[in-house]
Amino acid sequence: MKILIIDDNPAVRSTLNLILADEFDDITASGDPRIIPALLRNGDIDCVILDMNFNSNKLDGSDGLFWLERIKESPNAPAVVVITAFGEIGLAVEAMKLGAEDFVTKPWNNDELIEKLHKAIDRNKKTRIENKAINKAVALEQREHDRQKMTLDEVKMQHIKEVITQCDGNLSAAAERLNINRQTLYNLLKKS
Amino acid sequence: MKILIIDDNPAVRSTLNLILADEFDDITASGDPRIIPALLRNGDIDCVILDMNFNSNKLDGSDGLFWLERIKESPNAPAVVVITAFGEIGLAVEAMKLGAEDFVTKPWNNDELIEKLHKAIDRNKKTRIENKAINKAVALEQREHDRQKMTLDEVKMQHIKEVITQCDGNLSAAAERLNINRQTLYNLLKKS
DNA sequence: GAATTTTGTCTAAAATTTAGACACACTGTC
DNA sequence: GACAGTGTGTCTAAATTTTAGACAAAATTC
Repeated sequence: MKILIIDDNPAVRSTLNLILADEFDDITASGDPRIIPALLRNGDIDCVILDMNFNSNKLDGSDGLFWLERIKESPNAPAVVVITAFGEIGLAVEAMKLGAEDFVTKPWNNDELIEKLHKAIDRNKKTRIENKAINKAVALEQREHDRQKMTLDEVKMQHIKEVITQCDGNLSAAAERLNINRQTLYNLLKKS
Repeated sequence: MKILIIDDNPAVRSTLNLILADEFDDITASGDPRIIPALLRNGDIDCVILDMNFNSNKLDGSDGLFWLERIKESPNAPAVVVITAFGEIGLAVEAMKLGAEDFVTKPWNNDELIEKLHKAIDRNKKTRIENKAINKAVALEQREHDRQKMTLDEVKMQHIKEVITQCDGNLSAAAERLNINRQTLYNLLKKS
């Protein structure tokens, strides 16, 4: 389990590092959110702990929301648990809308935080699976659509090849499954 | 656009009714959440405005979360905008996790509320489409799996029927598309 | 290494597919 | 209403494909 901590407060970073060290395999921490994209591309981060208030001029969390959005752009985005010192309800709702898995206010309870991180990772895993399902749906639909344009012979050959693959190349078995003569299967394979 | 208001405060109900009357076609309001399942089964509600605090003994919103969960059980659930007098951040986050589209605290701004309702309905529409895509993926995968067990003749006939349907029953056109003789198509149809 | 299965090939009969032709029904146009 | 154009249902005879059965060689299974 790899965790990425983004918080501009060094004290928070070291505390989190200490608390989470036993629970997670790999912890990276930084005060600069600009390294997020590079880290996400490289390492397979499971969860990001993202602070909402970086520079003290902007305390409305808009910076944090910006980076949350960047993290969640990818369909394989990691889980994100947002953390903030100023528990504003509108910010929490916006963060959740943008796909954050959970929202924690400082000061936090250590055990609760760990539990929330685990749950966030689980939750995120589910949404990733859903995303995959959606992509698969698109692909299958395309295939279905293509098939409708195919010649009868093309459909026959495609199915034959699939069954042969399924039978590990055993032509006799494939012919039996297809309910055609073995020689017929030979002829068809010769033709194509 | 049909809105369902669930709030135990009659004053809130009538106020909301008044505010939203111009904006939405059909508004139903009730103080009793127990009618929710029946209403959802019957009418095609687009959005539920759900109060979190019904009886004054439980102010933690757990009642509201319970009903939110009931509403969101169905894959075709309406949008839900949660409303509460006690803006507790944990409650907001839980509501969002359970699939609420937005979270509003009393007292609200009328224009903002209306905008949030519209956005919630849009947002919900998208998730419904995603749900449909997931269901379709499951169905198509099943079909793909079934096809692999099919006889060559069965696959042929299934494809033929699909193409005929696609050609609106025009057999000549279907035969041409399938790249087989018209009479062959006749013969195959007679056999099955 | 013996037994079983699969492969590649052949034959001749059975079945299917094909092009072409014909009458008929249906459609929209003039 | 006549007309051209298209789809349907049916027929024939030739071309093609499929089939069962047989056989030896190769591959596999135990």
